[in-house]
Amino acid sequence: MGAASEEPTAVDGKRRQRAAATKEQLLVAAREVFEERGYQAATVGAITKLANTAHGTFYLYFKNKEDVFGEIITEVVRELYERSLGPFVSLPPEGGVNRTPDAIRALLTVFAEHRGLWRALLEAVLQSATIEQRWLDLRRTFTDRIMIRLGELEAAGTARPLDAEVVAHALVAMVEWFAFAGCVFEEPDPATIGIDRSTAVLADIWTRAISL
Amino acid sequence: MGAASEEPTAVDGKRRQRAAATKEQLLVAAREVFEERGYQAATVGAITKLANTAHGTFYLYFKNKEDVFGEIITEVVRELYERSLGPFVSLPPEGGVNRTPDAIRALLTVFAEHRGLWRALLEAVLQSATIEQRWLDLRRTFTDRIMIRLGELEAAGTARPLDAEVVAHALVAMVEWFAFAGCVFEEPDPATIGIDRSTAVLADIWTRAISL
Amino acid sequence: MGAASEEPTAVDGKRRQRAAATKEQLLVAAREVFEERGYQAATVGAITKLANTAHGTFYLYFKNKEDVFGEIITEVVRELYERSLGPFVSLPPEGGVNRTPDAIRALLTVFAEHRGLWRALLEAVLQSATIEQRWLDLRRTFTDRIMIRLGELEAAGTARPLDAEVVAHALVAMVEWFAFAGCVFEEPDPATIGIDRSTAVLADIWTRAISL
Amino acid sequence: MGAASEEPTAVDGKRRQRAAATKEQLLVAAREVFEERGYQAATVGAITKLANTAHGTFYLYFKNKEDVFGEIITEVVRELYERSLGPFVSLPPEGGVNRTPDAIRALLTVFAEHRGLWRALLEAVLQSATIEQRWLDLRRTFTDRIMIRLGELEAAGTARPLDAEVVAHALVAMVEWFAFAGCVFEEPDPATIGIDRSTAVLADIWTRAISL
DNA sequence: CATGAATGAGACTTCATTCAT
DNA sequence: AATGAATGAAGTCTCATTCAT
Repeated sequence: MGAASEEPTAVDGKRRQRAAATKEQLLVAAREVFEERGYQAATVGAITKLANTAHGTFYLYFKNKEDVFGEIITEVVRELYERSLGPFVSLPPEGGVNRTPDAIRALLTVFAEHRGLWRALLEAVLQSATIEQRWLDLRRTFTDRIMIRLGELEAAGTARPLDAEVVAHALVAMVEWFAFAGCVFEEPDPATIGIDRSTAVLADIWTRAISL
Repeated sequence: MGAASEEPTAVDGKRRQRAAATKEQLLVAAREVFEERGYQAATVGAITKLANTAHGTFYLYFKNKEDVFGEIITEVVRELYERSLGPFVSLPPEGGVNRTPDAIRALLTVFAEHRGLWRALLEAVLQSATIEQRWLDLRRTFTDRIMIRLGELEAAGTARPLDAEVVAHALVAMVEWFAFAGCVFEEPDPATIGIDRSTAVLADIWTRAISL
Repeated sequence: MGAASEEPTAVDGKRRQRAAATKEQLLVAAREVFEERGYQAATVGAITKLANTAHGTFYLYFKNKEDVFGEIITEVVRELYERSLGPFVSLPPEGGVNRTPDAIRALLTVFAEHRGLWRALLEAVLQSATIEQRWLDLRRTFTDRIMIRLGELEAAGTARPLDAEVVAHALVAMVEWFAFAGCVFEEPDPATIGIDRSTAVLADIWTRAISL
Repeated sequence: MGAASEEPTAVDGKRRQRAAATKEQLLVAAREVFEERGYQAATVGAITKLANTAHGTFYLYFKNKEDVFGEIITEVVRELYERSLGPFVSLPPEGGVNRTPDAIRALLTVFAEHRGLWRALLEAVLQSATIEQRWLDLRRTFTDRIMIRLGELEAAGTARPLDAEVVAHALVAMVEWFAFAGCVFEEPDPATIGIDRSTAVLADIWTRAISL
């Protein structure tokens, strides 16, 4: 109506910043709440309280609990990918050195760094179809990439002929669930086993599974 | 001691039967409800409704939702054990034939027969400390037994020297999560893959993991 | 119909005995439960359990919780009357010795012997109109008798002219609530005060209240 | 620290007012419900219905039934203290005029003004340990103050040597229970007796109990 | 007489979500 | 952009009482 709406720059910039900051606060708080309480026990109230925000503010930035969790988990899985599988698959298949242990160690490390969050993830996946879908999509990044890799290795003569799809799923299942079980159920207790033994065994099985 | 002890037979027997029948109805209904809705979405109301019972009757036989679920899951895990691992570990370690595929196929079969229930189990384990404990105890039956088996095989010279504890957990993780993922997330879709390929791959990896 | 119903003696006698025994068991059990849990928290289930009786049996002898409690309380109040006020009022008013301390000590003693029950009584009176009525009727026995006594004393010239009705209620209120407060709230703590000091003070106030 | 701290005045004031008004509504409604139904029969549902509030709103302001009741009762007991004992004990002990009758009349008046509430209080005290504690604490204000007073009077030579602790409790018991019995059980019926006779008798006994 | 399985009403409490300011 | 008061649905569990054997 007035001239106000025509010059958005100055004020708008500040607003946008403030908004981003608020969202960030909420995100950080949410992460902490999910880590501590898990998915289903986490409440919007707890998040806004920790974020020093009004309850209603939450709904300015997220549709609901599902929604925040989706953002958080996307972020974490991205980290997981970038630190474990990513570096691994970017190498040429013929590489003389076996990088599997590195990838597995990295994965176990990332899991260990966010214990509570993985439990929450498991819960959330089972509680919300939306999150389940999102997670399965992210997860497929891993299995698909590994499937491709297995094909490459096979073609390069480094691996024996395999039922790539099933093998990929089986190996991912092994590593993933071993990691989950460790940080969610402490079974086997990671503190007792130590990352070295775990890495060694998992990488060994992995390698034997595909090698000639 | 009371006046009751005189004619316990006739009436008492009938009563006991009726009571057992009611409990069975509730158990069956509960199982169905858990299969359809999962753990957390299942309500006592839904169970009693399906069982054609008054709401209060439920509490005559179970302390709460946790409690029924505990009974159901114990039963299912027992079945799982008896049909898959049980027959396997009762054979002598030197047996010329590899029984691993049989055990794995049996396990995948039992999982497939109770799809919804496994999802509920996963949920319940994450939601209730009591059930988590119960499940971990039951699960330990498997890992422990396999650990022992690995020792036997090693001693018999059929397997190479292994970090039995970690290997057992890794292999169990692989098979278990492969099975879970199949029936909970249809990832990979069991219908597409087929039990034969799954069995073949899992048994193969398992065997290679331990053989000389 | 047959001849059976015509000779009720032998069998009937046994039945009656057994019935009486059962009722007694329930009564004893009820008393214990009320003492331990109070009125409202006491359940028929707890009573029958303690009485080693079927749940339904309770309803053969009592209409409901109110009903048993009525019987119990009548009994206790009778005891209270017989041991405290009764002996007191049966003496001639001119009696040279002041019997008030004896009556009060007796009353405090009876209260102390049934602690839990008095709390239950208070609860019950507030919870059930029937019991309230019953209790008020029993209680009136006390106040009425004292009112009469005050009249006698006045006539005998032992007491000054008094508003007998109100004085009786005031004195009863004092002793009664002092006793209740002691065993229900431990305020003042009977163990600390001791029955002698309590008796002395109450009897003293009582005596001064009516003496010339 | 959040973004909230900029314009706290205008909107905030209105909101606070509205909130206070809602709480007040609930408090008033609760009081009415407790007066009519007593403590245990009162339900949160009845309170919110009378307050024209959603059920959940109640829990925005009170933790539960116990909690509201605590607030109400604190308020009423404060009133009781300020109108009866307070003015009384603030006078110098030597005061030529006996103020006991005024204090007692005031107390009986306050009791009469909140009949239902006192019944509820009695119930609540017996039903909830928290309220019992709260009430005993408030009540101790009375007995302690009177104990001190008795000491002062004794020192001033206005009262005879006494077992102050027990006497205080006995006199408080008398007045308190007389008042309770009147408004809870109508025994004796206050309408019949009238406040003047009650006051006269209670004050008379009180005075005689302590005077030389 | 005694039994004990079955009933079902009812109160409590939590929280995601909305919306007026 | 932020606030925070208000909403109301939903599920849990207990127990007095009945009634068919």
